Amino acid sequence: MDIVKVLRHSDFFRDTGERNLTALAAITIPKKVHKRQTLFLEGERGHSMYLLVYGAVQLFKSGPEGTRNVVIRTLSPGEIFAEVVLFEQDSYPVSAVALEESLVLMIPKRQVHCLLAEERFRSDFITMLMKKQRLLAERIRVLALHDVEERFFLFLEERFGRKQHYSVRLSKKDIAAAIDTNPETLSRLLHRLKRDGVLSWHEKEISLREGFWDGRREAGYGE
Amino acid sequence: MDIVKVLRHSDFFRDTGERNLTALAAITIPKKVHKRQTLFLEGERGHSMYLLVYGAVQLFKSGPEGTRNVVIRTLSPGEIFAEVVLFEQDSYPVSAVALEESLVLMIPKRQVHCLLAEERFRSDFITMLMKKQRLLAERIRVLALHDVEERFFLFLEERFGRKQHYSVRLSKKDIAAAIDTNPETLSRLLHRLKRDGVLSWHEKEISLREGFWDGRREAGYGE
DNA sequence: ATGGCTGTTTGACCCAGGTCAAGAAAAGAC
DNA sequence: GTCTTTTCTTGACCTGGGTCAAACAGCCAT
Repeated sequence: MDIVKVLRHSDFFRDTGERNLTALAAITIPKKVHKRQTLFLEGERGHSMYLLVYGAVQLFKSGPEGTRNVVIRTLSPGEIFAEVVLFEQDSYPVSAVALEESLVLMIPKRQVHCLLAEERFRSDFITMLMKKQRLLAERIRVLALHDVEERFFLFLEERFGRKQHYSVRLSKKDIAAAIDTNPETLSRLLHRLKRDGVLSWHEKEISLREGFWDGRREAGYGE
Repeated sequence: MDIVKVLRHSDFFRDTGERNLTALAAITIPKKVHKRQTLFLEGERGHSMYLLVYGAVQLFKSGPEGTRNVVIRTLSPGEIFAEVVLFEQDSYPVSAVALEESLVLMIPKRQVHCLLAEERFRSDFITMLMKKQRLLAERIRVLALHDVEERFFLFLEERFGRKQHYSVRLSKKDIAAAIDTNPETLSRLLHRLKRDGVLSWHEKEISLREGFWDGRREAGYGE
């Protein structure tokens, strides 16, 4: 596997110079994780940030008595996460679990600090942080203002774009979690949508009614 | 008013060198805002970040059709906000309104970029961004997992600390918004707490029942 | 003071969605 | 294959808290 290539294809390292990319690739630790495997838990100490290469990873926080979990974000390939341990705190503020067989690159703290000496990289890094901040604020709005149905479609849109046919490999349970509801509610929602001819879901294939997205407000996830 | 002094007392510029502080103070624009005055609206273009010197400012996002608002954060003196316009995007991702007569410093983009050339400052800046990210993630959890009553006490704790007597200058309406509920619900909650002898609220003074905080889990707002 | 505006309280009502429980179906395990 | 475990579905039920409306209370401005 060509790590340099992988890095160059990520949103974040897209503009990083060849030299740095090579250096980075050398120090980076690829890690394959199987479905349901935990990458790290909230509160755990860490010294690497991660890049998701393929698969899906969910970041969540747990309730006080370990009750319910709140999903903070469901990551798509190419995204950086756990960068918080690079500065400020050395323990993860959220937990991370793989939803499918996934590949992540662990990028040790020290190496990133070196890269940060460079103006270009630094600027991109800060930009990335701010983008995440925007995303989180946006998520707060979505959770507070939109009902489960809207959140479901926003999820589809954000993750796969506006299409008519989707091939989803996530379990319904995980999708329910991703939109911060429970499997029962999602199941009932899907039942209703199916009955109304809005959507059909067979195996891993979702189809939406023709022209479903037309006239629907774009999700304003910044950018 | 001695701006250098003000800056040095903020969390953020605490460790900034004297020289930079002086330079900064020179370029900074103090702005007094009255109660209910809007600082900026979501989507508006901007080229300054802000430092809240005294007073209270609430950051919020609005619903699609301008319906309800979600409060993202209620700021306390010493906090930086709107730093997002420095990079990445030139329009504010949230709206900001003063809840009381407040003083803010507007710090122009260019000036901050100069400071960022310095290792020390940069590091603090990134740390600040990450802290905010943590705070937002934490807020998502609180909103998703805690009911209005808990959110009310978390609000008190986060903003004023664990005390027995509080002197609150915010209106109940604004507090309701701060914990993302409506005035009616807060009013009913307060009624109940009063009936149960947990709390009393006269004029702007809140008193909690003796030993109220004992045995209560600390709010884990990082740090 | 008086009139208008904003904030507060209370009542009545309602409903999205959470919880519990119990099958049915699918996916792994051996 | 068969057994076990997880996921998914459906039903019945319940409640926190949002919404609407109406009466009040403060507060400022003229």
